[in-house]
Amino acid sequence: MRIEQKKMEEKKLIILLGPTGVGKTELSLQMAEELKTEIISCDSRQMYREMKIGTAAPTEKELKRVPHHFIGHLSIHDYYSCGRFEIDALAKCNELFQKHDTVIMTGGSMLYIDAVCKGIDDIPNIDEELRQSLLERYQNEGIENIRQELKILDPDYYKIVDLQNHKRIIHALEVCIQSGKTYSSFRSETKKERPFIIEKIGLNRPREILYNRINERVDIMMENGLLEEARNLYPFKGLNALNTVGYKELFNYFDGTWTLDFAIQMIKQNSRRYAKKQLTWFNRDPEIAWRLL
RNA sequence: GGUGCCAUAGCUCAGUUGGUAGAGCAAAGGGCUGAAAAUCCUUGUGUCCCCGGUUCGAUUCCUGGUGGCACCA
Repeated sequence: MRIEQKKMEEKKLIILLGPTGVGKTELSLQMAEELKTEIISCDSRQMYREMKIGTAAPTEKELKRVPHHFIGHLSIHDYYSCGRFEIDALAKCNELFQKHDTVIMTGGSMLYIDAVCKGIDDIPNIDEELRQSLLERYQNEGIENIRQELKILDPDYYKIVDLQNHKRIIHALEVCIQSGKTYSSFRSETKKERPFIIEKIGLNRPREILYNRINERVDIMMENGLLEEARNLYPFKGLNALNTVGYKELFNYFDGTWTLDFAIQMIKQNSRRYAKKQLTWFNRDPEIAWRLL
């Protein structure tokens, strides 16, 4: 017995978003079970299979309740980006809409969510050596040096870029150098249309309760073996994937620069700051329907 | 019990030769289109412990409390 399938333009992607620790995972599971559908994760760190505990990735048990996508599908050694995610996530939506009228996406990676909803400009992938050499120039010669080069190569972007933010400057420079065109020329800043309905639900809690949940969750992660997980990843601490709250602090403990107690305290603090930063980003988005838990 | 020292922002403290105050951290707020759990920017927070006294004026000096710390018993 088959229910009549809706047309693509009537299909719906429900996006459950919100700050870290607010309770997205549990609610997404409940909704997916109710709607008999699947979950697309939109979490830039839960994608790495080596980082399960520290990213509060869904557990084996939870993964059995509902099929998930983009959980642990990468290794920390893989290159990935929000541009790739736009492509991968849209392809996955397309695939899932063949079977389901509604699909749930959940996660807190702001830029990744926007990439799926609005699209992101097509910017060339950067050669690792080029990126590295620019980073070294910044470290050896200072920010003013790379600023001046950007002023020459892309004066339009120079006018609007945050001149204190070396990552922005380096990224623009590497695009200019690699492509031979200005970085500005890649920035269309037009919103792409999607062939399905998008409904964003923002989850939030009173600040104090949210922060308590975050603090408690860090203690639970430690009980669940975060220290051991981080220790195994310590040899790879230079990888971008490991520049992540919960790991970078413990690496300081392994280095001997921080005590374990202090590192745990800092994991809590940085998680709280991350939650606040997420809220700053989401608060700008008028499409979000907020739901206070 | 005695003696000494201390009490100022959420915390650690600085300071005011008497004219109601400022650092660091915490915190709050804001940016941010391929490294985004990254990276960047901004901003304060006050019965200066309490009751009196001296003074035009006390957070500052003085008496007495209260609390903390140290030493002596």
